[in-house]
Amino acid sequence: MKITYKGDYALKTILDLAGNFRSAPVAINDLSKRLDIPTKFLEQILLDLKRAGFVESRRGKIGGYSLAKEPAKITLGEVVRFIDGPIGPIACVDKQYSGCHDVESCVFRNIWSQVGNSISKIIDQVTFEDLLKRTNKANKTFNYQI
Amino acid sequence: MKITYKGDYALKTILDLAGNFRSAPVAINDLSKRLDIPTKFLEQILLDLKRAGFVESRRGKIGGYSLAKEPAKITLGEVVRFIDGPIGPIACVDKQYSGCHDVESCVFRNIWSQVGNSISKIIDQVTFEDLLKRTNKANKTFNYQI
DNA sequence: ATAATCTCTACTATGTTAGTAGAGTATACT
DNA sequence: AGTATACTCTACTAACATAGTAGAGATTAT
Repeated sequence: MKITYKGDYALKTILDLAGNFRSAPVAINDLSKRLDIPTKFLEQILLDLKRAGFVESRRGKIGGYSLAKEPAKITLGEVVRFIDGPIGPIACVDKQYSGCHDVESCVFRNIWSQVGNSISKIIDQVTFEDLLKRTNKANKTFNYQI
Repeated sequence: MKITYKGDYALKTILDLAGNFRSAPVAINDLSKRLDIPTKFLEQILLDLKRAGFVESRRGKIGGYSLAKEPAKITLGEVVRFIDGPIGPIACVDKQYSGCHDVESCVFRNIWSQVGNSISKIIDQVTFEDLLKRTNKANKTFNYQI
């Protein structure tokens, strides 16, 4: 697993929208400034997230993006997998890998599988509501109260 | 963490050499054929592994490579880190990451840290002797008996 | 109308990966 | 000595992924 900038940006964006759940939609521009993400890049990311059903949008003057589900119903794992692909540390765990003629008997495959499972165990349990709670100490850019 | 082909090849090579520990050195060509790794690529990998002290070499007619330490004294984690770099899923866990102005208070960083630790827990515990044992069922390309 | 905002496709610069190429050096054996 | 065998080292390259940029188009509130 490797978290790319795109993945990192996606997570931060969703967390922000989670904090503004049930409020007015947030404009790309606001998100871009607040989170320090290049606007045009963020546009693309948000479109992807929309197609995946994580967020919804509204066009026009008071348009913007908002979370499509409750923060408690989105896990870190879902988003990471969607943006950055499978969790396993090596392709052979997930799909065909040209370096392995003999995937079945490979001792390493077993290890990478364990690694994948142990990562999943963490990121599939954490929801954006959990993350929101952890952030809500001094930080008050959020409107949404859990 | 992402295991590249280079990393995958390095691990398979070391496992092979572990199976031939305390025997005659193995020629790159033999390793290359046996493990189905491009010869010239393997040359480079072996040089790297040599510089790191995992293997040692002997030139000339009966030359080749052999493991520099006992299989029980080399962990999977050491080799992976050396070839493919740090274990963490995102750069911010290990070093400066331009996407994070505020690394300290980042809720995600904490998660990635957990993920990194849980990966380490697995791969730093497994030695090449362990792997050898798991392979030694029907497979007998190995001379070294544990 | 028009200003603000999302939508969509295409393009590009940079870096990484997975090699290839070729000349050089050491050693065993005859 | 000479030669075959095998490691050593540096440089080059093709393909792909990442992290953006650019610009024209479609909606909506006022």
